This record gives sequence, C-alpha cells and structure tokens, in this order.
Amino acid sequence: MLKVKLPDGSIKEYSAPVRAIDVAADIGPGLAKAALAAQIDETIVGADTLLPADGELSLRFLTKKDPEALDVMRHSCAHVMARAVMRLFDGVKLAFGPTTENGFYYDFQTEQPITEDDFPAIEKEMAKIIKLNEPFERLDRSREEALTICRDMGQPLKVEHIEDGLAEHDTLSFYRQGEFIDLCRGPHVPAAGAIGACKLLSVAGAYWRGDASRQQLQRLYGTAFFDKKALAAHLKLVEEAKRRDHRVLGKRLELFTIDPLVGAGLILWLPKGAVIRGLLEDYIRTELRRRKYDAVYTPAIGRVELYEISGHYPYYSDSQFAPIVMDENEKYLLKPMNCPHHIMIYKSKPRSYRDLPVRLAEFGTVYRYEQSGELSGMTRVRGFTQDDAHIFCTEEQVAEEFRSCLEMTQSILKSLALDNYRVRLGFRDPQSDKYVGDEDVWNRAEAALEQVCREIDLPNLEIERGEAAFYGPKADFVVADCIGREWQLGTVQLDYNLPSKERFALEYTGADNKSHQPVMIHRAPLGSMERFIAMLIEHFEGAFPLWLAPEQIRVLTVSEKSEEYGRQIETALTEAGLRVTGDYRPEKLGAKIRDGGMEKIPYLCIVGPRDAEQGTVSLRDRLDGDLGAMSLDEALERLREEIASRRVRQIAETTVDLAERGGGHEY
RNA sequence: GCUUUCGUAGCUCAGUGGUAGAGCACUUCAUUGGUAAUGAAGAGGUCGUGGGUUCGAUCCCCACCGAAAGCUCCA
Repeated sequence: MLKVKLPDGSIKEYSAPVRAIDVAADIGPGLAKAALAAQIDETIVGADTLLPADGELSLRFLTKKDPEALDVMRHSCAHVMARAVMRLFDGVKLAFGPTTENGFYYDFQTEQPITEDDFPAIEKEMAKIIKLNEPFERLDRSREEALTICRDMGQPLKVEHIEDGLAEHDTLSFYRQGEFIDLCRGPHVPAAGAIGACKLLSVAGAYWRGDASRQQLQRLYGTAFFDKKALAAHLKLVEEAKRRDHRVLGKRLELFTIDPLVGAGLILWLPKGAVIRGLLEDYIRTELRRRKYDAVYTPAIGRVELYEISGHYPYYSDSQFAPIVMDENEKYLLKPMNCPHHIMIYKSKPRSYRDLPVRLAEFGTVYRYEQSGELSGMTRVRGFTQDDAHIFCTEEQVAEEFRSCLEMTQSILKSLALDNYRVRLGFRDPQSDKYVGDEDVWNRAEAALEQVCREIDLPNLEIERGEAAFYGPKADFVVADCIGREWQLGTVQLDYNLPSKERFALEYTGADNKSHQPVMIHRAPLGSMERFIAMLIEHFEGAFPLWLAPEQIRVLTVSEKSEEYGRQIETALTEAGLRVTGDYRPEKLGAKIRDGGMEKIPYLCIVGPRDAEQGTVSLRDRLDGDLGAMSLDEALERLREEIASRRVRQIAETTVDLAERGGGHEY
C-alpha cells in the first residue's frame, strides 16, 4: 500500500504499482497533460517515474509555471541540441550537457570545429526534432551494460566518466530519443514538444572536466523557454546588458580608455572618469576621517625580499609582473598588494596596546599580471586601485573593528542606493589543513564574525564553509545592479598569517608588559575603483546622479544672440561650485538638448532673450524635462540640495521580467 | 595561457585578389531658432603590425599585437 500526499494536503492510496503520471491522471486529465516532471519529497523526477509500492511520500507535479520545470526542459533541450549536432557532424563525442541559470550548454569533441555559422543549420535540425515530439525514454542499465553501450556507440568520454566519475554507481541511466541515446541521470520532460522556444547563443572552448591540462572541447551554449515571448524577453535582457556595457559607455561618455601601446588591462582615466573617481575617493576619505583611519602613502614598488617574507613571492609569480632587476642583490617587484607596505609602517615604531587599533588607509594602486584571456574592460585589469586599509588590533578588538568595517561598507552602498546586496561569510573547511593559525583562534574568530553579522542584520547573510582565505575568515559583499546582475565588490578579511612570527612578526606591548601579536584586518569597501566604477556605469547606464556626474549642468543658448548672457550664467554656476559647460554653437535648441541628453547631463540650463530680459534661466531636468523659467538662485538652491544629499533620483529601470530563470544543474 | 570568432575613417559598420565606401562626429559657410537631429560644402584611412603566396594582397596563408565569448586561474 502506497500513500501519496499531494500539495493540497489530500492523500491518495494505491495498492497496485503506479507511475507519477498515473497519479496526475487520477487527479485530472488536464494535469496529466500539463505535468512535465514530478517532485517526490525533495527529488525532482521524470513524470513517468514508477513510484514505490509501499510507504508514504509527498508528490507534486511540475508544469510550465514552475521554475524547476524550466530547468528540466532546458536539460531536455540540451539533448535535442546534441542530437542535432550528431546528425550534422561526424565523429561527435559527447561530454556533459548541464543547464545553467539562463540556459544550458553541451560539451562536444568534434573532428571539425563548430562555428556560429553552423547555428542556423543546428537550430533548424533542432526545430525538426522538437516538431516530431518524440518521447524521452529512460533506460536503466547495469554498469557493465552501460559501459558496453557507450563503447559500442564510440563515446570514450562517457566511458571515462562511468569508469571514474560514476565509479560508485551500480546502475546507470540512459535517455533515448529516436536514434539518440545519452548517458544521463535525468529527469527529462515527457517529450520534445515541451520545448517552446530555443536559441543557440555562442560557442566556446571548455576543458574536459574543467582541467586545463586535458583536451579542450567545444562548448555550445543555448537557452530555451516555454514560449517565444519569454525567450524574446530574455534576449531583450541580454540586449539591455549590452547597452549598459561599461566598455561601450566608458568610451562614448569619455570616462576611460585602454590603449594597447600603454598595455592591455591598464586603464587610462579620461578627465570625466577621473571626476567620478575623484568624487568617490573624496567621499571615502571623509568616511575614513570620521572613523579614525590614518591616511598613508606608499610607493608602487618594493624589494622582492618584502614579498618573500609576505609569502606572495614566488608563490604568485605567475600572476605578477616580472621583477625589476637592478643587479643580483637588488630586485624590486611592482606591488601586487598594499599590505606589506602598510605592515612596514606599523613596524616603523614600537606599538603599545594603547595605540591599537592602528588603521592605515591608502588608495593603493597594485599591479597583477592577469592572464590575457582574463582581461575585460575595467572589471578585470592589470593595474587597479583598491580603497584599501589595514587595521592592526588586539584579538579582543576584532569583533568591533569587523563590525565597523561592515557598517562602513553598508553606509557607502546605501549612499549610492545600492540596496540589493548579499554578504557571504567565508569560513574554513573543517576537513582541510590548508589554514594557518590555531583552531581555537579560528573558532573564536568565526563565532565573533557571525555574531557581529547577525547583530547588524546584514541582508541575505550566507555562510560558506571552505570559502575562507587560508589566512583567515572573510566577508564579501555581492551587490546586484538594477538589472539583477551580481558583482563581487567590497571585502573584509581577517589575517592571522602576515602578523605571525613566520612572516612579519608583528608585535605590540600589552598591559602585562609582554609582547603580543596583533590581528590584521584587510578591508576595501568598494574593492577596486576600476571595478566599482565599471559596475556604477552599468548600474546607472552612464546617467550618474547629480553629485557624481562629471558634467552637472550645461548652459544652452537659444540662439547666438544670448551668448553673452549665457556666459554670465555659466560663470555664475561655476563660481557656485558646479561642474558646468556651455554650448554656444549656432545650432538649433533641439539639437543642443539632444546632445546634452545623449551625454547624460543631469541638468540643462537654457537661456534665451526672454531669460536675459527677465534675469531668469530655464532648467531642463534629465528626468522630468522642462522645469520652466526660474531665478538663478532658485535653480542653484535645487541643485545644491540634490548634490548635498547625494540624491540618487533614478536608476534606469529594466523593462524585463527577471523572474524567469532556472536554477542550473549538473548532469 | 587555451578554444572559437573578430580587427576597414574619431564612432557604428558596408565592401572587393586590380592601391576603398555610408551614416554619425569633425571643419567651413549660410541660417538666429524657446525644449531630443537646420541645410550645404569640405577634410579625414599604409584596411591592427610584420612576413609569405601572387604580375598585383585590405581580401588568401603564417606569426605577432589587441578585442569579444567561454574555459582554467585569481593574494
């Protein structure tokens, strides 16, 4: 006797063996038709899964409306894609084909490379397969049979996977659709017709089993939705992201540039970008003063020996610029981080417990030789500036200092209306022995950190075991921008390694007149200026709030007749402390307004003969349009208030529904 | 670093084995206009760099530089 509990709480009983789909049919033919998969207790299974003969289980059916069903369908679509590819190309060896958050991919080893030019043919073949609406048939086989099947099909990667990846499994499952059979744990939708709309997106290389020393496969990316509308919405989101691309906007709005002659991954901040960065730095400096940090400056290079002590050299030499060699005994490294320099400042005099915490802050520019394939705009670069600081404190002070760092980061994010973020607490993996420091100290530190995070009520706190640095636990801020993309930015990390005797042997004299080792905290609320501003550009779509806008207001003359008055107004605005320009070209007003709009200038100040006569200006707001004529004082009042409060009035909104996302699974 | 794709005017992009084109931007001239593109003319390119094939290469081949997507790495 089997008792099946349904989501509405009702219970059905069966004495003869049934499949999930039979239960659905029992409830109603509509459900049986709509059911794409089922969930037994916590496990998602195919709709045709045979239920156990006895016992009790809860069962729910997944239809198009359930995000889990989208994931199942995309996985089925990956099979359809693989089937299409095998029809069109010779000697295709299958690897893995999982789903991702936004779609799916399948890795192949092919005799000939697949290129984007092949997409239309593959998509056409997929459409044919989907139209046939053949079922996905599950076959369970013993290990031996499974190996024979994969060998007979000429699928060496699958054979390898069975032999070691699935060494523990006694039985293995295949899914068959027509001539296509794939080793796969499933589940799948009942038949290919459930795939409403799909599209191939890109092709890229991917290492077999993620191992760079193994052969590289062709990874074909695609996505699928239950209907064309949802696919269109997703593609629109991709378009939207493209439109916000900081590399494009950064060029168009003249914020930064990268020149191969200077070097890949090295940012040249153009005047307008430099304004934004300068304002953010000023803002951070104010916050640092309030929080009793001491500003320091340190050089861009340091002796190699310094980094030998810190342990960063030669350990990270692959991702460092090669040393500058003056002679055998004199070698310098372009600094890959600021901490060793700050440590030497700490060590520049004896420290008493009365001096602690010592908080040393610097916008420190560091250089790392990232591998060429990693470079990307301002988000992944070879030279970047951290809003860095290092806090040296006693173990008793750690919790309070940590709290203060988190609060500072929160306050800065809040001032930019970046309200959607989560915090990841990286703790050590108790199984691993890669960590330095006493287990006791770790336990105390992790407990203190977690408690602080709970006390200040950090949003969406997650504890991730095994994500700590080897030298200490950390908290990372992951900020979501206005179209839902996540950026890892600020970080706070405890460090028990660098202060230790094996490294820099930091000390302070305690109340007991004995020497003690301080704890070090690395923290950077924004992370790197480059990366943070890249995120801001995309988040605001280049339309920065008034206080950050490189050009806050532009005087536009209605005709050249008003140039003199316009220049007076421009001077007055400049003297009032605004970043202002004037457009006195002999263009029509509409054209000047359009240009101002394209350059995302928050306010346009339009002056014509009427204004000159009455001593007024006509403000035009980037968001609300024409505000009408007003006195200069009135205009200034409005602008000053908006600047002083650092108001974020608008974040360009997304028009796309973010809800429709799958979870992504390994298969 | 690896795989695939790409590199033509400041920008966005056409194009061809016979030494190059559009739109926007730019310059000049005319127009003097009240809230998202006035009209005309002009200037601007060693077709990423270096080799090779060819009578001839921007186009085909190779190497290098740079970029995009992804993989691997990330103190």
